[in-house]
Amino acid sequence: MYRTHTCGELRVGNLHQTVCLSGWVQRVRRLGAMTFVDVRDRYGVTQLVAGEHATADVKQAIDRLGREYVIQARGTVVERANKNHKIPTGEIEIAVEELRVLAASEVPPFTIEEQTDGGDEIRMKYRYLDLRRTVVRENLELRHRMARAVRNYLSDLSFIEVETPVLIKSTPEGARDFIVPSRMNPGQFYALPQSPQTFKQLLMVSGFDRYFQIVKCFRDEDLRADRQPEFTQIDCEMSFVEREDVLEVFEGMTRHLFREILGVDTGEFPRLTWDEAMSRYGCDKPDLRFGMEITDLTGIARGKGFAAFDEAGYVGVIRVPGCAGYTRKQLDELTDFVKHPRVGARGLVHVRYHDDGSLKSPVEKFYTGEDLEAWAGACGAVPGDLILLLAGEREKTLPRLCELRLEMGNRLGARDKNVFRPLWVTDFPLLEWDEETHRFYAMHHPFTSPKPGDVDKMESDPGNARANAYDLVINGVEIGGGSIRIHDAALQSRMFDCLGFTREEAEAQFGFLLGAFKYGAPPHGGIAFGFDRLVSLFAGLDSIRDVIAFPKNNSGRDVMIDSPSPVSATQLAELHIDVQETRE
RNA sequence: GGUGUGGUAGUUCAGCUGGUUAGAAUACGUGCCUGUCACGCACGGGGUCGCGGGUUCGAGUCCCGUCCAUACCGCCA
Repeated sequence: MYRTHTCGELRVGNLHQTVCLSGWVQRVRRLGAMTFVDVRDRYGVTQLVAGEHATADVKQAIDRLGREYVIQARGTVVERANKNHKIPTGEIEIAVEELRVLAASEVPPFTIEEQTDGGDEIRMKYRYLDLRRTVVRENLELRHRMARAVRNYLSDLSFIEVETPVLIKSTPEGARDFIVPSRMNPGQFYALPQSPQTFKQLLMVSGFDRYFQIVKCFRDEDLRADRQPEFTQIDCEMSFVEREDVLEVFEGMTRHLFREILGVDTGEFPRLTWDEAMSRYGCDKPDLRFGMEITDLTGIARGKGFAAFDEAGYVGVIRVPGCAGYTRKQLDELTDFVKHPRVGARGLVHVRYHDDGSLKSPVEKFYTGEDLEAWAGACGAVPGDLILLLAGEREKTLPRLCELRLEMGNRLGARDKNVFRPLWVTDFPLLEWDEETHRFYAMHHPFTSPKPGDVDKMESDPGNARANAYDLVINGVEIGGGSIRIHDAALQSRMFDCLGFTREEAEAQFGFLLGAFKYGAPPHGGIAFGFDRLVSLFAGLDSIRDVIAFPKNNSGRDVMIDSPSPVSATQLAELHIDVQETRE
């Protein structure tokens, strides 16, 4: 007796067939002389029935069943007396003639149903049970379909997938590395890659033209709902290209995914420079599902005796449509929101643009009606709108306006998970000044090429040099990022100079790349997508944990296998590692 | 490293300004039930109120510490 059908495929067309199903007991309903068993596998649920005509063996076996027993049932497909239109197999059932218990099960710690009664913690501890649930399984199925669509799409465009090493070399730039001790090289360590960046560039030097890889990357930093210590990138690189070529190919790939997987046509992706994104949305990953753009009122709001504005370097405003009727309580909530440490504003000024055309604001003793009208005009407000102003240092106020804008977007229900608004953000700054270490860091990474016209700014005006770099942002989430790379050894050396590397340090850490560039490096560039984020975005989920089979918790632990964990003294000795006693 | 929220039955939670024997739902067990599909009905078992200390006549409840979980900030080229 072996499985003839899955638990999801039998229909009235199969009536009178003798079939054999295998799966897990979802639920047993005993009605005295009659028993129904829902049996579940990956493909669905089918009802078994054993009535008074069942054999003694079947009755005995069915008596033993409990939730999550693994069973195999042979029987005849019959039409149900009462049909269940909620499930695809609901018009038929199997009259059981033979029933075998393949494995018993203890009572599971939570119910394995679409709406489970288990919280996150217990579901992660028993993730292998959680994965039996339809919703979780469907997330992994979506992930698989997306990975396959990516492989097909890129393969059809002559990209080849090449595996790069996982045991590589630690570099001080960027995120913290996970390090792996080398037994054969006492006192020395491998690092796990934060990305295959340098390897894919070497593949370009080798002539591999168009490369991609769906690849695990590792960063030893604190976790978030959208950050895991090990995560997956769609890593891509192309030779003989300029920015437009890269954007065209990967806009094509992204649009293909939306079409293929979700049946959505996103249209051509708009583009914003980093400067535009910052001044219009206050951040480099704007959510374009709604408007409410930021307007700079610095010029017209200062100089009227209102100290909070007069002393500010910048006054910015967002226009919230239709919210002039906000109550005192709602406005107080918004003030509390912007004053909360995570936003950090000193206060919030509002202007209500009433339907009768009047403008009311708590600061009206400092400003004339014409002043307020000028504000309203500048941000395009119409009667019925609420105008919200924040003031302060420009670099700090813009991100606060961004937070406020997102908060208002949430309040107005303007961030619909079924709406997708991708865009490219381009022309990022090349370098970022770090106050603590008093040096520049590469905003993207040290292999990013400056914009063609900005090469000499690397030395003359490094803070204002722009990079030939781009991000793909969808619904306020950074989904991908890349750049045209430096392919010239001399320019790469200049970049290391800018970053404060000595020749020796640059040689020790990246000598292999500088060396490769001496032997004919083609111009090249690429991009990497956060695959987990992309899948969770497609699934309408906020956490990438939901699209990873076995994720880590907030503290970087796998609570199911209980890792990380101590290792034996023997293992440590072999690795030449002496572990300090940690305090309990 | 920091801030917020939470930790009570197998599970999800309620438990007010401190006051008798800590509740509900669900799950589980037993019995009844021939058309259920969130089956129904009856009965039953089930608790170190995260841990440690303190205040008090008395602490699930208040205070301090600590651990764990979670969201965010820092961090994440």
